[in-house]
Amino acid sequence: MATIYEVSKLAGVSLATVSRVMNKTANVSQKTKLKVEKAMLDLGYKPNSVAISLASKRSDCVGILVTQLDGMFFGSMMNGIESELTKQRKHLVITAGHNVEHDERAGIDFLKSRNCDALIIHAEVLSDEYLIELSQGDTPIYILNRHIPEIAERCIHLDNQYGSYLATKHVIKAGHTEVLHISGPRYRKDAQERIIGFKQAMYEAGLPVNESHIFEGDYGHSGGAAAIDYFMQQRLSFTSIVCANDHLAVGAMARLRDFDKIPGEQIAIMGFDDMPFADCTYPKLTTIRYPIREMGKLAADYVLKDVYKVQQKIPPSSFEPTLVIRDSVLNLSK
Amino acid sequence: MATIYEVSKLAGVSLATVSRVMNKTANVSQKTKLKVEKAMLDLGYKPNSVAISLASKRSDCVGILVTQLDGMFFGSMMNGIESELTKQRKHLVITAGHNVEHDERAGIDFLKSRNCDALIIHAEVLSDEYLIELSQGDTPIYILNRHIPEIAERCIHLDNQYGSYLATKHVIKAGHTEVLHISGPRYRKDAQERIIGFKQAMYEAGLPVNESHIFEGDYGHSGGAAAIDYFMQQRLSFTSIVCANDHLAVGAMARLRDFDKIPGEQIAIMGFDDMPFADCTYPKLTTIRYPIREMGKLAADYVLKDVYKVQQKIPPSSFEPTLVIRDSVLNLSK
DNA sequence: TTTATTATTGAAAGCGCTTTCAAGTAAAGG
DNA sequence: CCTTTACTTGAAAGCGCTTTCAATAATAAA
Repeated sequence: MATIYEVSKLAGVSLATVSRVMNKTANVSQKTKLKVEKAMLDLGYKPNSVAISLASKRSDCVGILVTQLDGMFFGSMMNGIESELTKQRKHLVITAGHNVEHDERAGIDFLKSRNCDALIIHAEVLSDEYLIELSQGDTPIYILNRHIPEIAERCIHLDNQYGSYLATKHVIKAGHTEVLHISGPRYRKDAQERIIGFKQAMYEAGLPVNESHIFEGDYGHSGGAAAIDYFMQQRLSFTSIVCANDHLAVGAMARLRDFDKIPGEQIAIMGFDDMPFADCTYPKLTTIRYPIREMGKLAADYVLKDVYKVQQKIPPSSFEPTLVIRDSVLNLSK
Repeated sequence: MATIYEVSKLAGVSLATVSRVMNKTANVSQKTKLKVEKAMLDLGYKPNSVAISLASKRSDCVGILVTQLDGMFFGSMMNGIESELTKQRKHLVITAGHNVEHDERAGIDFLKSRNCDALIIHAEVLSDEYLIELSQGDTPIYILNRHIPEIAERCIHLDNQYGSYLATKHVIKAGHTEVLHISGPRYRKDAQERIIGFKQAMYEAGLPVNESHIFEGDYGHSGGAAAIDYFMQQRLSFTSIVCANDHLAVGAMARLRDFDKIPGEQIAIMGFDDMPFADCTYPKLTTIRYPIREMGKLAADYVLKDVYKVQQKIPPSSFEPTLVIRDSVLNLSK
């Protein structure tokens, strides 16, 4: 790999000059500029971004911490971030936290040690305190899907509790009184919030909530299936299930059929997130739209504006969960 | 951020010694080792991996090029890679190629310029020639989901054509004679191969293949829906559809119902990939298992073994597409 | 005790680039 | 034609770490 040194030699100019034409950071005469550009071309020169990063203390990279690399939710989120950053030739380096404190910490340390210019963080288990402290460091951070009052201006989130409340209310309005909940892992904040929203709507309607009517799933298909197994084994009587995400809903619907219960007809199913597949299920999933892709985009826009000083027209976006009515919640009264 | 220099000062030793205790690269007396470790702790020292990378010419990072960051396929792939690399404290930096030559090239350039120790590449549009040349550079590359004879030892792939052949054959065996195909974007190699496999099985069974019986989709749900719209508009008579991936299949199934055609009963649907949701659809999707996660893992294992010299027990893995029979392809003869 | 080994250290030269700082040049003003 | 001002350049000092190389200290062998 050719270095800037060889370029400068071939072009007959100093390192500094080569650097200048690369970065357009100062005036260079047309003549020398052409010489340098020719030399770069002849050598097939590609700047070494590690060296750039070390010398300049920026990396044109923003670090992303997600829980895992697969799954629709994180896929959409990463996609949203990437789509914005790429436009401005910024890159992302991604680490996974796996719901494990050590990994989340290590991930952040790694990203910082790679000189990331900013961090976009989806942390599950890191404490508020840690994140608050982190926000005071010299790497700007933006937090997705979580609300920390002390650093609210760095948080892009959505009211999970209200979303879940909306979801549950919709089911109740449709005439259901025996409604169960499949939650996400309880150590996750969003899962907790969604449980609260569920309970809130139930209480408000004067409906009983028994802890055994809430099953703790894993936010995956298998969690939905496991929930149904559990509910059936408990011989619970129910006509509807509010699920904490669409994956759970899909898993539950499939398992329900194994018990000859037809989702959408005998059992109402409510999802959450409105993942891309939600309108392709059968029955089509009634759910709560969680615009995670847009939220990712917004985070990226903030970075672009705050860190890279790229003029961004940031829409006055406040994210609200909204109900998306499809076919999986039948109206009992009809 | 504390630097190694401050550590050395506080500990009263030289830079070299600090470096030695960090890397265990040479003997250091117990006494000085403790001094250094204490100094590091006191300062909250975190090594700067950019500097390490520049000085040592390795980064403990492997670069990944995928088409996009969302979608189950790439999610599974990245997850497979990550799960292996993380075990050995190696990191990944991911770029997206977006099916665009420029982006794929730029992605690879970026990864190389970041001193990635190896590259795992899922390239759509880059030419074989380019990849062959790339493989001769000093960054080892591994290629996923593609077979290039000249550098076969670097390719981890699976016989798409045979998979599609299997799929189509299964449908035919079930008694279907009017079978359509929804393909992926034709510029994609895997889509082409799957088309060929489809035709091969059809010819072999003496069944006619009309080009208008093949719809070029986008590998997404919407492609499946668009295909159905097209087929219906063409007033084609058909009892089965072989889809080039599961997303297309799901999209097609949903759209089919809009036309009051029941997938799995009136119309047989065959998927491809066996994505995690395939057993949660209704009807459950009969498909071809494409073990992309395992293939990602294998690529990571190769990197670990070849580049990082970590003893890996690499299973004698040859990846074969296999038929997964579920409920979406009814047997006409019964 | 002396010499031969071996284990511990530090000095210093990079890695490939950025970025002052100052010097050299050309253009402009009087 | 001589200053003054504005451009263009190059030299050199880092950025934070690794890695030779040589020197010193500790230990073993003779």
